[in-house]
Amino acid sequence: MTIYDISNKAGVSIATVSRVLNGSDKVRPDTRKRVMDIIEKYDYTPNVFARGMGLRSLQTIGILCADSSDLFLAKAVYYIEQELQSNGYESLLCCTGYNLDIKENYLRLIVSKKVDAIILVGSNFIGTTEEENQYIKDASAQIPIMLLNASFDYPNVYSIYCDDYASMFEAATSMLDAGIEDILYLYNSDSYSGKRKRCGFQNAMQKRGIIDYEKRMQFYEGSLEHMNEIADFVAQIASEVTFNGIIASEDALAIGGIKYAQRMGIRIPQDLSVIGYNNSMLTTCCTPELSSVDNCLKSQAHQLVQTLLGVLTGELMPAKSIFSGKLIKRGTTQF
Amino acid sequence: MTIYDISNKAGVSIATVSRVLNGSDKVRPDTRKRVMDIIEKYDYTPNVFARGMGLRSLQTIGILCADSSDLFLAKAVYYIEQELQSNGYESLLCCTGYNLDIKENYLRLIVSKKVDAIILVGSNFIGTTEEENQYIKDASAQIPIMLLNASFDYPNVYSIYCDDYASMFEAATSMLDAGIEDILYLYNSDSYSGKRKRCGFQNAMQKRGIIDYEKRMQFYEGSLEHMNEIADFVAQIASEVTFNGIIASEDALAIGGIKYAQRMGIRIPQDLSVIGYNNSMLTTCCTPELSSVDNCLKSQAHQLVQTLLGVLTGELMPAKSIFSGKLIKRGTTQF
DNA sequence: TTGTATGCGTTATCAG
DNA sequence: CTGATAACGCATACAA
Repeated sequence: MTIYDISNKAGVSIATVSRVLNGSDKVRPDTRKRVMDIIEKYDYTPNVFARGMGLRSLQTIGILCADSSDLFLAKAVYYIEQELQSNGYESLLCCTGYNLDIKENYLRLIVSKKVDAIILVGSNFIGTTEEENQYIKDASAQIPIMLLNASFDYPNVYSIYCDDYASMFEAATSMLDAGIEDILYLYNSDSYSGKRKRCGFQNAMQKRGIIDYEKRMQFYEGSLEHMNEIADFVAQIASEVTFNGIIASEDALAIGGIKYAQRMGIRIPQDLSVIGYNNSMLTTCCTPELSSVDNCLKSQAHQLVQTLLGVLTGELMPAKSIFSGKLIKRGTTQF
Repeated sequence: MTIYDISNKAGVSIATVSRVLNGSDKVRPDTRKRVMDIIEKYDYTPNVFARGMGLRSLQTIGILCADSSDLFLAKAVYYIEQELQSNGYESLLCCTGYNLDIKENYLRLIVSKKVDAIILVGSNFIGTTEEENQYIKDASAQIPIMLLNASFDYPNVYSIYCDDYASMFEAATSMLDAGIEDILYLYNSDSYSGKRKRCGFQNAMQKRGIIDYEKRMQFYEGSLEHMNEIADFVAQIASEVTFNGIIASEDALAIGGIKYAQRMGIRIPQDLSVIGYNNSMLTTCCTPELSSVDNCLKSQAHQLVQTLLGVLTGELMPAKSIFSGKLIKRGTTQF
């Protein structure tokens, strides 16, 4: 079934069928109906490739994400996908893993697929050196690049993110205000976002005049799937430094801290306060429930897609959209 | 940059460039090199649409999944995506939600995108009536349909799943063997997979001569994101029936049970045994850790893609691949 | 081994 | 409002 078949059966030219297909208003209503009837009768759908050749677009957005099974990223992909769908776009998803070379390859690959734009989900796509980010610059010469939860200044690159610095600063400050000063900071990423969080924590400590906080900043490099292993990690730290508060860059790390406390019979929140990050489903998974920073992922996804739609229709859109995170207080804190 | 530009610069015809591009062996080595050099110099990539018109394939697989932020589905999508990537295929992902009409529309849509095959992730795509499954039959007339964690008998439909019936039967039986007979069965889905699990539980109870188990089978219809609400639900049940064991069709439901017990000061596993399902990251999230049925998702994904590759190359492949689940024993059980 | 010519199914630009 | 017809970029059967 091609557009020719339809045009024959309807007794019109292919041009008219094409107009009907694309909702042109320059078609007489009865002609339109006649064509539509044939189209529906034969359940005809235009060939995507041929259409792509004409339009040089398939209403498809490429989504790159390091690991779609990561709680945070999966949620982000989900929200984005939903927003795109409801705006008539489809998504081509690639899970790249965390290796830079592989990420570069995928980006190139997906650009060659003639997607209308590319969304990089998560801050791990942004490196620290010019060199590392060259691949993004290259791609942005072809099509718009959207960043979720990351920031990068460059033409045709749009950043949507949560101010992780401020959120973490606020979280740390509120803990300090409650008189808890020996805070263990757990993190597992040196991505853009990871650095910002850490910086927020450090500045909060410095501002309070605390100087020995560095020894309580610990990097965890294992998987976030097995929280017992995280608990082991925290237990080991506890044998070297003391702390009466934990702030983590990921909820899973905070859960590991809670598990450690439970093993040792340490009372939460009386003897140990804990704050996580992302406000994920893990927060309600433990007892007491985890206080956590909500980085309003859903709003970010919405804003991202709105910005993208604007960019694609040629509007002038903000290069950066910054949201404020918010500490959601639950049972692991008493302030 | 088109194939014409390359052919000009290389001083050959487009046919030769095309042959080089597609790895034909009927090209003289020096000609090939000359063309390749030009291609690389200008970083030329063939237009996917034009290529698709000729080849009627884009080496792309459509993946449909109800909700990519669901722990189980996200993991499944991730594994599948990885397997496909490493075999040179790309994935077009659609999150459909759980509404039947919408799922039908997406399936039709993605078929029209000329993907090489479609993977339906999760058992919620299979309904109970002929009517409900008609859309799958229709699609299978066009391209192969792969089912992950579901089963459907029809030509050109391939099912890969875990024997949930047997797994649940085993889980229930091992709890019964430990003398725990008042078992609360929590479930949240009536999908194919959900029914099979329930059936396994019921048969285990019947085989043991227990007759009043129906009143302890409870359907939870809320979100699995908020485990405190699940705990509320369990608390309400507890006010009506007694139980000293919980078996859940999802880890999250089991976690809700654990949370309920912790609120009430009920000891786990001494006074209450708990078994979850999926062996997800949630199992290590609580204290004690959750015993759970592992349905070997990774192996399923691998087998699915292998089967698919076979189908696409015209090999005769098994219509069903059935894995056996396995109870992973952790702290919430003492048998 | 290489080149020519045609088809693929649309969209879009012109005339009418 | 409608209809020819020219792109669009590539693959391939057929010729050379």
